Amino acid sequence: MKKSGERRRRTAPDSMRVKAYLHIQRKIAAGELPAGSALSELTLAKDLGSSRTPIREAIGQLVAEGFLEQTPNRGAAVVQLTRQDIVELYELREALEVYAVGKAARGRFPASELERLQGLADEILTLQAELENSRDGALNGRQMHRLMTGDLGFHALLMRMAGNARILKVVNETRLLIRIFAIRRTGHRAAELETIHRQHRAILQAVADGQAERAMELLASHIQTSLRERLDAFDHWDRENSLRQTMPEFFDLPAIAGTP
Amino acid sequence: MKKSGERRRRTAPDSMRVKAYLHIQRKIAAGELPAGSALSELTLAKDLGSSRTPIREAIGQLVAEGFLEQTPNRGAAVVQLTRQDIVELYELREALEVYAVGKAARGRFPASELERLQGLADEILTLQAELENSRDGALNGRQMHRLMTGDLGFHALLMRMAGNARILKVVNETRLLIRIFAIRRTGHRAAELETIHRQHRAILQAVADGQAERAMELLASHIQTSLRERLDAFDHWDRENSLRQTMPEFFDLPAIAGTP
DNA sequence: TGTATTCATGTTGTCGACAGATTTTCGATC
DNA sequence: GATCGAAAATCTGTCGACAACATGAATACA
Repeated sequence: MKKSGERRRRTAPDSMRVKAYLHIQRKIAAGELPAGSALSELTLAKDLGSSRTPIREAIGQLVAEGFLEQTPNRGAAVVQLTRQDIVELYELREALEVYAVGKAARGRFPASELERLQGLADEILTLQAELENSRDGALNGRQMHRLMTGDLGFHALLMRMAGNARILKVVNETRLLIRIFAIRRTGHRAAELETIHRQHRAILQAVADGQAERAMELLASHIQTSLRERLDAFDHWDRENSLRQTMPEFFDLPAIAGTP
Repeated sequence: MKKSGERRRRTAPDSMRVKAYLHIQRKIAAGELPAGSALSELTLAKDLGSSRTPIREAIGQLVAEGFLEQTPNRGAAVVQLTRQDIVELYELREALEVYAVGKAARGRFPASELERLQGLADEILTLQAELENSRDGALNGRQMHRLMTGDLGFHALLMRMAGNARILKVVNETRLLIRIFAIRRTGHRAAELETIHRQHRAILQAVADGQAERAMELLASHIQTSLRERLDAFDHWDRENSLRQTMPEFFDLPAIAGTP
């Protein structure tokens, strides 16, 4: 029996390419690489203590998955979603998730699955309670993360119950793109959380009862609600931002009276 | 004014990576690289007169798009779709195309679009007539290609009318995967062509009349029909093939009587 | 002063080379 | 003759290097 390597491949020792992939993805998710910014292969390589080769391969993968855009001879940059992109991503989600929930509702599965769904839905209820009891009306970082996990987990489990790995994969990638790049939703109000929880519970009930049509309608309007909120946030940010670009003096300088 | 390079980038001179990508894709589509076969980076590199680097990048892209599978330290191989894969791919198509045709039917577009749709649908009718007049009941290569183009074009145009580039992209990739890897449908009978044409015409009519619900139902059952045919072909091929694997002497040797 | 040109700098695309892992070959052993 | 094991051959993952290209600075010119 060997001394080292007693455990057989508990963790495959992460090739350099995988490390690079995760490194870049994390930087994007953390906002260190803002949308539209160009990435330098050399910098990333030095950053990770590797050569450019694995960085290039990781970039290639991220391009294929839609996180980066590449122009020949000019390198890769973090994608910047337009309003149209957001609409298209939500439509893609709607088409796939609605189909999947219909299939799930027509299927059979152990009660434990439904209990897990309920647990994920109720996590949001817990957050709502915490939000109402806190002094400032905003979620802190940890709570925000729990919200993401709960919401994403609910939908992901629903997708898994439809038993189609490919649909699951596309939906996951789509949700990830939206989450990372669509304007960061900041102020989640208690009322919004309550709405989310209520909708999740209704969908769950319909699935449990095998009411496929109803589950599909509910999920469709749930997603459309989410799209509307996202677009509102985008429009606010967009209006403010284009103002900032055309007349920055209104923002970075102390207010001055008097314009012709 | 420079002598060379008068025309500004009429054709971007195809980087080595792009050449490699097309090269491999063509080999797969042509059947030179059958499903399950492993590909050698070095061979492909020598084949194209390049180094391994651009080959590797092309392979990475094809893996991301689902044409190849990769195992660490063991290289890439052409994917081999299972029965389950085919079902999942068709479900993905159904979810997206049905959604898209609903959206298209609710939209407005110039009459020219509808005429193009009709042209594509009628191309299949023409093929049916040719098939009925020919002696052997099969389409030749050229006709097969026209069938593919007509069918694929019809669906692609329908998708484009929904105005969602992302859905269009996913559907196209999905259809391509099915077309290349699912068992090659061979004998298209005249009756099948007639069915396809009839279904296409009905869908077209519903879209033209703005009957979204009806268009969605028609397209859904059209796709399900196609799935059933594809699965039948798969099962035939599969049964025969697994027999060939377990007892090859039944196939490659002249028939011999007498088994214990 | 404004515009065109040249040059300096940094980047990408591609190459050949090498170390580690994997598969194959080929004996050696039972 | 079959099985096991070690060496050979092959392949992947990664590296450093270099040319073609692109961008911006410095310079010449009107």
